Amino acid sequence: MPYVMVQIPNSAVPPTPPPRSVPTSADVARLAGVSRATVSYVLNNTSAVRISEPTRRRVHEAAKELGYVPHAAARSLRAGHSRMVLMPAPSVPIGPLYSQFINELQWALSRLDYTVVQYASLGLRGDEAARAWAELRPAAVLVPVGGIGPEGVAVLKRSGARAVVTLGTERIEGAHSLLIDHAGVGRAAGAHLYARGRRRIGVVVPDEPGLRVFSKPRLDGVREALDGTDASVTVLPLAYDEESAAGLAARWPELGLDAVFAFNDEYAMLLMRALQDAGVTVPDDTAIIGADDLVLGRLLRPRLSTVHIELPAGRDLAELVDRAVRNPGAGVESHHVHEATLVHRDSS
Amino acid sequence: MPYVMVQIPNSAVPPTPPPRSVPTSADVARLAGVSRATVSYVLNNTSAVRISEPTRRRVHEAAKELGYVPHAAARSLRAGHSRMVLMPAPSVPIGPLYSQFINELQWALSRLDYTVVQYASLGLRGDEAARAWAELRPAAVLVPVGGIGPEGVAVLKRSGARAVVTLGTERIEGAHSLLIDHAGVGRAAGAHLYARGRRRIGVVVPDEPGLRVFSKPRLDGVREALDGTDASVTVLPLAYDEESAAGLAARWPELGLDAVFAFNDEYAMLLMRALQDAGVTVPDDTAIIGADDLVLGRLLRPRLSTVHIELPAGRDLAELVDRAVRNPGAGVESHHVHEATLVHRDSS
DNA sequence: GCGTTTTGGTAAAGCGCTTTCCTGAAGCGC
DNA sequence: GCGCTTCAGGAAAGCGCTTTACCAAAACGC
Repeated sequence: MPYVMVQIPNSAVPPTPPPRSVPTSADVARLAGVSRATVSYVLNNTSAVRISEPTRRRVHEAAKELGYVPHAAARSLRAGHSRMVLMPAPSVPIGPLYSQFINELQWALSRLDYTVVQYASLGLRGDEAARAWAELRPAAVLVPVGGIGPEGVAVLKRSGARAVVTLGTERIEGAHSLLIDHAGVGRAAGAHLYARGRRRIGVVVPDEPGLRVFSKPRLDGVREALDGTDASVTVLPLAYDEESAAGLAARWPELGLDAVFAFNDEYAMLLMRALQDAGVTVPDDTAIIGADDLVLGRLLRPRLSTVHIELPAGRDLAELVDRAVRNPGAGVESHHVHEATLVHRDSS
Repeated sequence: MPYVMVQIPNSAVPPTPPPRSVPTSADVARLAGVSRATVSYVLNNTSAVRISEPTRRRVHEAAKELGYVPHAAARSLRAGHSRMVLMPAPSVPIGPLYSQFINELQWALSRLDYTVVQYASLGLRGDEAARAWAELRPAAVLVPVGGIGPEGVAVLKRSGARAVVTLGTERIEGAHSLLIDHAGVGRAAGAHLYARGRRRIGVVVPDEPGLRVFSKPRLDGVREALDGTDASVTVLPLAYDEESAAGLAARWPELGLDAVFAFNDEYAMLLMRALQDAGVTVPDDTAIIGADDLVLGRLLRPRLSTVHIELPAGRDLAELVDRAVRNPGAGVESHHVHEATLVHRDSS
């Protein structure tokens, strides 16, 4: 670890700040000269009970003076439920599109008074991960694609989760599902390339195993679109680095492809550069199309054709979660995100 | 929200799966015919107490049959502390470099048996955010740059956090700090451009307020590097979209700059494209340098010069956290990440 | 046979909080 | 002055778990 360590001398920072223990509501009650019940009423301003103004003030002052902070675990233990929405964090960075979606969602959920917590359980398999999440007794769990199966959903439900929502390509038994049509992305790309007269079509598939949940359905979509036509599909595994791209570009003549769908715009950029460096002209020799409609696609020359994906608005998903939490008895909902739209620019 | 809703008929999925309540350790005890204490001993395999093999088996079987999942809140309430490390999630996506760092760190911490939780408290100011975090009673809090001040640290400590670690540009009183030398990034860039004979130097500063914590010190670093020389520094605010970049490029002649440091590689790419489209040649008319050393910089033509930043290894930081949690009385440590290194390519 | 250890458990307290049920005092109509 | 209601707040239970303190039976030394 390339850092310089600086140990602050103990004289500067007292090594043991007076180890007074964490103040509890009982401490606040004592200082304010009231009961713990009153403290709870005041700090939560419970409407069912009336507390006089002077008492309220005394409680607030005492709480501030002690620096009182309620204990979330104790509270939700007592309450029997939490307002926590758990989001298993994806182990692979999925890109700006997804990050922004997550952010918007978090905002919307916090408006509805939920606490959104991201919790990665790296390396746990199947319902082991679900069990780990269940220990936190979340009100709802929002699982990105591929993170859970029907048994996992059952584990969560049994441990009190009022809603499990999956974002992915397939419906999971027992969970609300938001179906993102990744196959549609591939279909749009495949159909477009075919319509442009291309017949020998390559599909770049990232080596990154964490991305397979996206790349597989996108590839399948291309196959679907070209099924029954005279076009061929060639799978092209690719790591996200220059060497790998250069290697692929070197093999290009023997592959004999006239078009390629590159999984997303970043891989498209990587491949396009390698092809251009190898003397392949885009789009004349080979057409290229990406996906996700990132800013960088418009910065390339030729401008990159891409498939634009409309993710659901965070607010709508937040409302779905809220609805499901309020009424867990109702049937499971399943929503299809509308199909991808093609953005034709200059690379295809 | 552009989706098609599909309500699964209630006959397919039973609307109310037998609303048996969440099984507790008491249920497991009852089924196994032992006491709750024994259940706890067995499931935690406490070494201090010996339980016979047949009893162990009965407990495990009962737990499995009931689908028992322990209740983390109850556990940590009783224990008086948690193994939770809280990481306030940045509200702005910070890019692949940082994501990867986070991931590595999470992995390393989970190896040490900590539960890493990311918790965004959007829109809370100053120690309000710290108070919200404190409610979760984490063992440690890992705050990215700018997210906390000394009062916030005090709140967390008072509520039982055994360690607060900040990742940022400045030391925060009472917290362990990992000092990332963003000013050094600016210094490296500024010094490089100066050494290349450039004198009228622009610095792109993202409009995004969430990025200010990075952009400000990087800008200051450039100023430092050029202080006392005959070079000038011009601040160039820029939003991350094409129009904004085109607008800036249009004003280029009147700005009269011969070099620009573009905050990071993505902004550099955006600006370089706009300049080239406006007829400015790189690096002859204007040199460009980015930062973060992303893959895309090598894909541009000319290849993008950049500043490479070595983030600390997740494992080392995890060990720092662990050390701090084990021994909270010890003095506060402060580490400097080694200075940034310049990667000279073709754009400068 | 008697005292002592060891083995394999159990009973119960208590972590910090909310909420249900009470109660004492004051106010009110007559 | 008497019964009633309202007001302001208290006592205590209990959420699910771990751990301390304790205990009965078996094994053992002599």
